Amino acid sequence: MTVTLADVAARAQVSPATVSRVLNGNYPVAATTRERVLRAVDELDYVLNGPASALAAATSDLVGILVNDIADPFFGIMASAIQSEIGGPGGRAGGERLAVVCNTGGDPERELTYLTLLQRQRAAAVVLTGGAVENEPHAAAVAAKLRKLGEAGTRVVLCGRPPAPDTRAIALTFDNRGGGRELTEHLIGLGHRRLGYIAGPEERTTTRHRLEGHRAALAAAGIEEDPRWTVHGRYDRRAGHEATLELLRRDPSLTAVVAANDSVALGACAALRESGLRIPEDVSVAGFDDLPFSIDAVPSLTTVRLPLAEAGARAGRIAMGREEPPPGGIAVVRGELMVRGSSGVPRG
Amino acid sequence: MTVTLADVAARAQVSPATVSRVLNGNYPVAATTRERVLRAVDELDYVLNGPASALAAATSDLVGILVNDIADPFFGIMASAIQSEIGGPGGRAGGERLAVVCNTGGDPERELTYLTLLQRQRAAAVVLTGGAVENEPHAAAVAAKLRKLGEAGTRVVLCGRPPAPDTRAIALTFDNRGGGRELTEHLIGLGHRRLGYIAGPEERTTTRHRLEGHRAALAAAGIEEDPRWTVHGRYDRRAGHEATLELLRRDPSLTAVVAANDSVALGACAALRESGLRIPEDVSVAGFDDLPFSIDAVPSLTTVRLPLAEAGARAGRIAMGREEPPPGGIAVVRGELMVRGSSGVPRG
DNA sequence: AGCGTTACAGCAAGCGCTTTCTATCCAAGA
DNA sequence: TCTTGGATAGAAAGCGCTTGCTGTAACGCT
Repeated sequence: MTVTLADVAARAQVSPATVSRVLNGNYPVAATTRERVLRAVDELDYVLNGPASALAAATSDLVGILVNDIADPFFGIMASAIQSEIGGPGGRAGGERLAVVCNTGGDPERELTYLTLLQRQRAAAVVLTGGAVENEPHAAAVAAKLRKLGEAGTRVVLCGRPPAPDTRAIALTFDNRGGGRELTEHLIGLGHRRLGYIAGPEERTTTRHRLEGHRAALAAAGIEEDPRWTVHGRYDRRAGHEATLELLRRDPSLTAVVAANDSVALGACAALRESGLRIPEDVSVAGFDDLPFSIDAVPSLTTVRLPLAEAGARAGRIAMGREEPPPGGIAVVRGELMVRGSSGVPRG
Repeated sequence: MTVTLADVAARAQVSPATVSRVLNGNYPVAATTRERVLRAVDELDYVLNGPASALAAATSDLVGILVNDIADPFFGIMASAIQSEIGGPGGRAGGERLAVVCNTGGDPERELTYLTLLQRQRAAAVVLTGGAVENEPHAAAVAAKLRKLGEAGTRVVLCGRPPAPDTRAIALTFDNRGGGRELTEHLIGLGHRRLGYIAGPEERTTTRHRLEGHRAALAAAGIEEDPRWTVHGRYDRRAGHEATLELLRRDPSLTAVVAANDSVALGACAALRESGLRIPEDVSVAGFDDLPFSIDAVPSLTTVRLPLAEAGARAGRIAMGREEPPPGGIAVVRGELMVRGSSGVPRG
């Protein structure tokens, strides 16, 4: 039925071992023999049995990429960059590897399950992107899993995620706190004193860090924060829309709205506009990430650019062992403040 | 070193066969025995060896999802929907399956290579999303691959892609032609007579179909198309930006610009605005797909909504054999015209 | 000419699991 | 009481490939 290595060997009049070596190319095989084998492979339309090789060689060419939400360009961009370096087909890396993008949907359970599945497949490497969930038992479970993976020889890289202590995981962390702080400082510098903040889901490192940066800026400027000024929501436009309406209801005198990310900011803009408020004349808006569409917003969005593609590419290279991990296994990737049209001097 | 089935068996004082049966749960095992095995699994922290089971059982639980560009929400949304139905962790489907998202980057080579890789892994199913490349040799190669996959028992589903004749592939095709036509008819109905069209990359079915729909509408209205009115480019905002500038240069009298998709339309809006033109007073703009950000554009984008998530979910269910394929193996998914602020009556 | 080398090619032993077939035990029917 | 059969558990034969080790020519050296 299905063509096996043995069939190819028979056809090429060589031993299965030789066929295997031709296909894997890490053992000297005479040119003429190789040719004969290759011809047989072609004629029989032979395709290697992945599981069988993985089993025999005790290694696989799967690389897992965990993302919170694959429909969100934030992750899409990172995944794309990682994948291009994994050297899947087209990448310059020799061995063809299958990059597996796993969508956790931000659910801790699924994250863990995917990790187990990857472990089961004996993945060559795993890259976890995006913020982690801040929930002690879960964090411990993930750390344990990562440790296991590391011990089993799977390279683990965290991209845009805080370091995981006691694991061999390499971490490329985004400086969310610093970015958040810089952003709010910019707004304060423009004269804003009453700033609403639309945070992401609670229990997320990303959410917390950005918010902490924001608060640090307020504190540094001697602005006392009103608890009504912070609203939590998901990382999408809809949440931004609703949260903004809520913010406006709580305190109509706000002159700026800082959003957890660009999508949220977009929703905020829509809500403000619907409320008859002009941006930035009446209310300034700021986002985070600088996704491609942010520059096309009207007015274009003031935000913090995160080098998603660069970080992803680097994570990918490290995962493939093609780049030295940063000293200490941890590198902080900084964001860059992008001042654009959505932020301005507050009215009156 | 690594814990194997045999280790668990030894610890639970049963045979490996029994452990396997407990883990796969398709054979009667006494409750007490099962419990004992499960405890051993837990104590030893045992994780099944995926490749080994796949080899022994001659099946795998991998499901491949091919996308053109994972950083593009168009694909992200579909992939997300497909994945949720694949029943990866969290899905209600029993067996835990690993959904593999493969990023072809729109490159025919890579598409083929990924298909081979998936074939090599003996994937349980494969879903190909997005338009196909219109290049005879390549199309034939893909069709051959799909046929092979089908014969090997892999379920193949095309989502948002034209049918592949002579294969067992189930196709959920988007009615790009109809949508394109409806969109342009809307514009013509508003009074537009000189419409620029920013098409996607050449040699793509999606590109051609949308363009054909556009032209059909023009023809039906008796409008003779000026060849200068069409420009090709990639499916991103940058291409839209550049193409619009080019269009304006070629014919400043255009009153509408129809874009290949929403991202392109966003770029077009930016270019128009930079050129001092108001939307829709001076020039109307229309997109395609209705991605989430389209409604937040200013003005919000007139576009054709494609039920990406629904189609993806359906494709996923069909791939898992949880839903009957459409009669004839082909279903056409229609888009819905969304008239919004970016289209209006032409000036003068 | 004799012998150590080098360069290939083949043998065969697994890799860790699934599954068919067989053995065993015990309750129930004759 | 003996038989029959249902319910479990085990033995063992692979699944298709990789790889360490073992040949075996052909080559070059002294």
